Amino acid sequence: MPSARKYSRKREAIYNAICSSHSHPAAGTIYAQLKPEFPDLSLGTVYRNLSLFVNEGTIRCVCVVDGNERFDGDTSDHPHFVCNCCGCVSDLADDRLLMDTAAVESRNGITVSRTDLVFYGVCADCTNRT
Amino acid sequence: MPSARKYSRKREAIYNAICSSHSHPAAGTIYAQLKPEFPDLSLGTVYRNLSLFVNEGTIRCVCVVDGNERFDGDTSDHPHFVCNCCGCVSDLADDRLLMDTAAVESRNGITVSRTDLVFYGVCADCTNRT
DNA sequence: AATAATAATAGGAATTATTCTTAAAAAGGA
DNA sequence: TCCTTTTTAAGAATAATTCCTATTATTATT
Repeated sequence: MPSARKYSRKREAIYNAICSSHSHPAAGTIYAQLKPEFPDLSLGTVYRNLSLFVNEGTIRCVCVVDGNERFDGDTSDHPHFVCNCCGCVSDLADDRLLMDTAAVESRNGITVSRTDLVFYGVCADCTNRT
Repeated sequence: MPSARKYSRKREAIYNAICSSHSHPAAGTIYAQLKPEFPDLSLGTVYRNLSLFVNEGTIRCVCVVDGNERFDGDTSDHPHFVCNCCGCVSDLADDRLLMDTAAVESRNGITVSRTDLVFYGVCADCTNRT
């Protein structure tokens, strides 16, 4: 936790859960994961801390079409892939997909604070499994 | 309506509402827009027809972070821009942002059926208004 | 035009994700 | 330890969306 606040163990656990995961968990998933260790954890606390982290820029959120927000401890600009088959959300380590944001801004007369590139399709595992 | 079904006037109106709009309306927006003309229109009907169109590939949906799905009558692969200030969702006509999907597939061992590129920031209007 | 079969609809209940409120508990500092 | 501030649980409230069922509209068939 790189922030000025050090505070509660629950907040720390929520942060660690996101950063140690590569599955881009949703709020409910994090809640379910931490509940055994913190039986009095509430879903509200998870949501509150997640939006706190997002506002700080400590984590980022990824919007995928299945209707809920996913969270990512890797705040660098990188594309995501969503498998329509198993529903997994994964990072795409493909440098050729990184945008020249400054050029986009000047070409389109906008200011860009964030880029979301998401591919939908079928992942390698699901393709092989068929 | 390019589909095999021709059916109801409501369905047609929903389709036209999306295609004649450039604002990427949400389901509720379409409902509010058509309600005066069809006083007995129900929100369920709007949702049902929208997902029907999306499944057919007649329209597409765009996922933006304010928590609801937006719809777009332009099914071509093109990026979107969301203004954090006024909340508008607009198309970016910027050819240099189109992906070579086939290359992404082969480099990453995936099958891609759809690409979503969304920029978040401040639009030209909001920048000037300040 | 009448009829039958199919598809679409309204209305509302149910679900799911998320936010908000409030009083109580925990954290850190003096 | 005591005080102030922050965090929390619990659950109510909201919002977006889906699901269910009986009714109605549409098309195909006569």
